[in-house]
Amino acid sequence: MLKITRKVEYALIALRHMQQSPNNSVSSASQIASKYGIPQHLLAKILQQMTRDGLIQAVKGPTGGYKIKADLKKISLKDFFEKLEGPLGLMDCYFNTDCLQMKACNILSPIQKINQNMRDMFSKTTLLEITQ
Amino acid sequence: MLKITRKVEYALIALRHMQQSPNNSVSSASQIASKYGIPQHLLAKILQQMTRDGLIQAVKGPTGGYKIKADLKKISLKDFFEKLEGPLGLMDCYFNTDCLQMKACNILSPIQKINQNMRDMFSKTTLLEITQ
DNA sequence: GTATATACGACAATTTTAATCGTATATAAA
DNA sequence: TTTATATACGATTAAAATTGTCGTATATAC
Ligand code: FES
Ligand code: FES
Repeated sequence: MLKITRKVEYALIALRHMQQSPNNSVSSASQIASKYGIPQHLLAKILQQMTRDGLIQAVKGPTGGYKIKADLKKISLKDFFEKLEGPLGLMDCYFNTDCLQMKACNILSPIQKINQNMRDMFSKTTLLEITQ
Repeated sequence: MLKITRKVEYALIALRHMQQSPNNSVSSASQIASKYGIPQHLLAKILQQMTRDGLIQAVKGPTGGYKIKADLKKISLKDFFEKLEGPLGLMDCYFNTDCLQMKACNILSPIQKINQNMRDMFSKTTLLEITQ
């Protein structure tokens, strides 16, 4: 539990790779995939999503690839996580309402506090801090 | 991602229930299960584990049940989580070594920092703060 | 034209989590 | 001493989430 997904892991690896790319030149999905041992097609899909999210920019065709588009110091880790995986919360009770199985849940408000702490923590960290 | 498990959720609910039990009288697994809509047998197993962990005390036989044994303000949320679910980490790379698929992982040290932040956060919170 | 790259959706495999089942033991109460 | 209720624990199954694959379309440098 309390794990990040491979998807986020791969996204971070790719971002950091691009960040270190000289002169912000493009890196192709297959270059990155083979360097870090990531399934090529899977990485491609993740990069495509990050493109839609405006984090990176795609260049099509041969010699194409991806490069960083957004200002990473303006994006919090929380926003990044939520772009990739949706709302951040320790439990699902806050997003879907079908947890009424718990007729009288007694831990909702305590968990809310922890939840807020976690969100605060990830809000204070920028993507740049991670990738540089 | 970054979710706690039902197991932990159920454990917290049960602990809080016991905490609120007058005079620290015992509560049976089935009482708690039916009150909060938790699968009985599943809750029982969790309570048994908490008993082995020294968090609560079991009383066998009819009129039996469980009551709190440990001093909850001396137990951090981190210790509690790790008792139930094992070592706490954002990724598995720190515990098992078969992530060498990543021939040249470039995010290990950045992730370590976030990891440490998370561990610190859960270390500073006591179980009592959650259950009371 | 051809090779290489992104784009995208459908599908399958794997792993993890959640829940169930069966049986044994302890003990309070009738 | 019998019975009902409760904990104890391992094996197994079911469900859900994650991870990975495949097929096809489109763009573009050479
Ligand atoms: S409401 Fe979902 S566990 Fe409390
Ligand atoms: S080592 Fe496992 S992802 Fe970097």
